[in-house]
Amino acid sequence: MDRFVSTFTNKIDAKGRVSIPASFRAVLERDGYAGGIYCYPSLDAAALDCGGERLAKKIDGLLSGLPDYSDERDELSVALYGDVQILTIDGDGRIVLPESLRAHASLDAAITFVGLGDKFQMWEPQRFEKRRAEARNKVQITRKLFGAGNAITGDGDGGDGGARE
Amino acid sequence: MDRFVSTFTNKIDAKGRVSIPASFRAVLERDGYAGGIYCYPSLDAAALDCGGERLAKKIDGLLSGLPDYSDERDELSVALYGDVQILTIDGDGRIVLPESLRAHASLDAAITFVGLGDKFQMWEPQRFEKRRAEARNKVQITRKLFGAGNAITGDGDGGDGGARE
DNA sequence: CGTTAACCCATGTTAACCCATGACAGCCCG
DNA sequence: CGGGCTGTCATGGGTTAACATGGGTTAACG
Repeated sequence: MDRFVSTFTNKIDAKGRVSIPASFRAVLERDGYAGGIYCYPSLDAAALDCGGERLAKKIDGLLSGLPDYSDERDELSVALYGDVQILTIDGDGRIVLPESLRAHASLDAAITFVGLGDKFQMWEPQRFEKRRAEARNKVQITRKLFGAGNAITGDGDGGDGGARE
Repeated sequence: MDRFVSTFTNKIDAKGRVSIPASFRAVLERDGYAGGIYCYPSLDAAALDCGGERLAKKIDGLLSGLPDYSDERDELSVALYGDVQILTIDGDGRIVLPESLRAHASLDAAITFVGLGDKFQMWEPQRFEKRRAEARNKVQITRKLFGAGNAITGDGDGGDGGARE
């Protein structure tokens, strides 16, 4: 396993701690784990984006495309790095979220961890349910645009001609 | 054998475990088995889609075309990765289905495994029977359109069906 | 000196692991 | 040609380890 996959919902305890799903921790370790995870408010959603070294490198990659000292670069740097927090994972695989991050995603009682391959997100469980439904809808539509669904499921096994549903 | 073929129906035991048909397991092993199978709700049916590494790569392939940090990518990621579960196969070739997946396909007492080449599906047995009947119907019609019935099978008794189970 | 955060230990639940049984099919040998 | 034998496979159950969660304790910092 080398990518974040699947969703898990864990509780926030009285001290504000949450367990990171064990399988995510496993991914982080393979990812050059350096004692903590990178976490910042998603730019376009009420959620938090998190990841390990690979994610950090990706952010660097985005910036490296822009000229030094350009306004764009400065702005993007601030947007990307400015709100990044490094959350340390304790011996039991738990983290504590600073107030500012909690607020952005309206996290209080529980958190839904959503694997997205290279990174994962933290959502307030109910919000995520909504988001997931929307995403599914969109994929349905996208699929139709591709035609017949072959493009997405890619199986092309021909099972398609009536095999499904 | 490197494709999932044929259908099998196995029971879910008291602990929620089901045996994966031995022949499917054999395919998974040739497929770069990494300790578990990828499984997610079918987008267009009350069934679950499952596969091994090959299936996972296909999902990656879809996303790799999209730019990082785009809205599209996030949406698609949520739909594709967010719903995926990794089911670990125990030493006896069995898996346990999480409640969320069971619910999507109304699985409770038994599961019908349906080979579709690159992947396979899990169905509630009765639902699948119904779907299969419909599929047969469609094939009949197609055959008539081709006018192939006699030319090909000769005896034409729909040799297709009876053989299994 | 008080507050916060890191660390350590305890617990229940769930899933992984291990072994036993019974059906069944293929095979060998009489 | 038929009967017994053996290996594969689905299934059931017991045992253990992993993990999420809760709470206490100590160390750091203002």
